[in-house]
Amino acid sequence: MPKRDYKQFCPTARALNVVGERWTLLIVRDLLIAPRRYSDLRRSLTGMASNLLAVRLTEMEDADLVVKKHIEEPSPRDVYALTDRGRALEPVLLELARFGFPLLGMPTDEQPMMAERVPLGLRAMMHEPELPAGRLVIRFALDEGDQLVTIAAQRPRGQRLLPTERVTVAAVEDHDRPESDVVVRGSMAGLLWIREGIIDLDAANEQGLLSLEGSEDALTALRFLYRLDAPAA
Amino acid sequence: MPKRDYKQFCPTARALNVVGERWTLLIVRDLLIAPRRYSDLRRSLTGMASNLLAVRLTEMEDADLVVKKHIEEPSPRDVYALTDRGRALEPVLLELARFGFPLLGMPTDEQPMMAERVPLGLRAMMHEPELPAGRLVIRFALDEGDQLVTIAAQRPRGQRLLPTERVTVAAVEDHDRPESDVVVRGSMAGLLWIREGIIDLDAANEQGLLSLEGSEDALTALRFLYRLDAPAA
DNA sequence: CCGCATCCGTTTCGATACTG
DNA sequence: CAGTATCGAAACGGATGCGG
Repeated sequence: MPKRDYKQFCPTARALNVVGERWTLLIVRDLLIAPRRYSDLRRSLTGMASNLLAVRLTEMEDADLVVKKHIEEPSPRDVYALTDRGRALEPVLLELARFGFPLLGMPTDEQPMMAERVPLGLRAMMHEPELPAGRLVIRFALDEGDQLVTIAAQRPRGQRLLPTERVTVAAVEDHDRPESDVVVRGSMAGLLWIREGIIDLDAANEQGLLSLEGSEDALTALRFLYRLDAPAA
Repeated sequence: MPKRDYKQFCPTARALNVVGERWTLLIVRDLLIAPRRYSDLRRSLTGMASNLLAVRLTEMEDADLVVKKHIEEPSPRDVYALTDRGRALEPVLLELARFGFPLLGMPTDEQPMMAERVPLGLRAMMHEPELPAGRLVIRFALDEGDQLVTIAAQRPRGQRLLPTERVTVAAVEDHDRPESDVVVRGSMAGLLWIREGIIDLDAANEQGLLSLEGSEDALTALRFLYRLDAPAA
C-alpha cells in the first residue's frame, strides 16, 4: 500500500502526512463536537463517497486520531470518537476556521447553515487573546432553520488567563444550564452579517435578526469578544 | 476546469478549498521565511513534480495567497511572495507544526534537518501563552550541517502581552544583531533530543550538543519557553 | 435502516523528458 | 533558470449492491 508521504524532516510535513488528505480534517471537525456514527458522518460530509469515508476512518484509527467504540446510551450502537491525539487538532481547526471566515460569504439554498457547525464557528469567531478580566457566561440560543442550538460560552473565574482556563463553548442541556450574564438570540447568519459590516447591531435588533440581553458590562464584553461593533470606516 | 470543492457553508471547509490540496501549505511554510524563486522552492519541496509546482503557484496567485514580483536587489529576478492573506496562514502553520512535533522523530540521511526549517520550528516549539513578563532576547546560533543559522527570538518590552507584541523569530544579520540575554549554541537536533527526553540539558551540554550562555534569570525563562527541563517522570 | 464493499469513469499526482 | 509536455499510477466521486 503505497501511501503518499511528504519525505521531509519537518513537523508541518509530518502533520500533513497524517491530516493532509482530503476530508480528514473535516471528519475531525465533526468529531470535535461529539462522537458520531458512520451514518451521521455521511450525512454531514455531503459529497464524500461512502467507501472513502470508511477508508479514512480506518486510516485515522491507524494514525491514532480516532477510536471506534460501542456505546449503550442513549441507544446501543458504534460511534467514532477522537483520541487525545485527535483532540490535539482543535487549535489547527480553529485557526483554519479563522482563516476561512473572510471566504465564507452567506448561506444559500445549496449550502445552508447547519446547526452542527455552530459551536466550532462560535469558538473561532471569538477573539480569545483579548479576553476581558472576570467571569462571563454567554448563552447563545440560535435558531438554525429547524433546530434551536443552545450553547454556553463561559470564561471561568480567575485573575490570570491560564492556558487551561481558556474559554470553552459547549452545548447546554436544559437541566444544567448555567446562569448567564448575556443571552444572545437570533441566528448565526445574523452574527455573520454584523461581522461582515452588512448591518450593524442596532439594525439587526430592529429587524429581529439578533437580540442581546444582559447587563451593560456583560454586553460590552460580548460586543468586544465577537467584534459586533461597527468597524471604523 | 472542474476544481474539487467542499460544498459546505463552513469556514473550515472554505479554508480547505483554498489550502487543502497537496503541497499548498508547504509552499506557504517556505514563503513565510522569505520570498523565494521558483528554483528555490523546487529545491525545498523534494518529491514535488515541477509542473505541479507551477500549477500550484498560479492557483495560489488566483486565490490571492501569493504574488509573483520582480526584484532588483540583491540581484534581478522574479520571486514569489506571500500576500496579506497568505501571511494570515501563519497561525495555521504554527498549530500544524505543534501537532506534528510528536510525530517528528530524529533526522536521518534521507530526511536531514534543513536550515530553512529552523525559524518556523523554533517559533512552533516556543510556548507563547505562558511567556514570562519582561523583555527577553534569545539568539540561536545553530549549526545545521553546512549552514550556521543565526536567529533572534525577541519578546518586546511591555507589561501586558498584547496580541501585536507576540514573540517573533527572525533571521539576524551580523550588522544589526541585537544585544542578547541568552545565546543558544548547538543544533536543532540537540533541542529536539532534549524535548523528547532522550537526554537532559546537562548531558547535552557535556556532549557538546547544546550550550546556553546568559544570566540566571534569562536561562530560566529560556528553559521554560522551550521546555528544556527534564519532564517529571 | 446501518455499515460498509465493489465497480468504474474522472481528476489529480509523480516522474521524467523537454524547451525558450 | 523557469517553467511545459507527456504519460502511467494513484486517488477521488458517484452509483449500486449486500449482509446483518
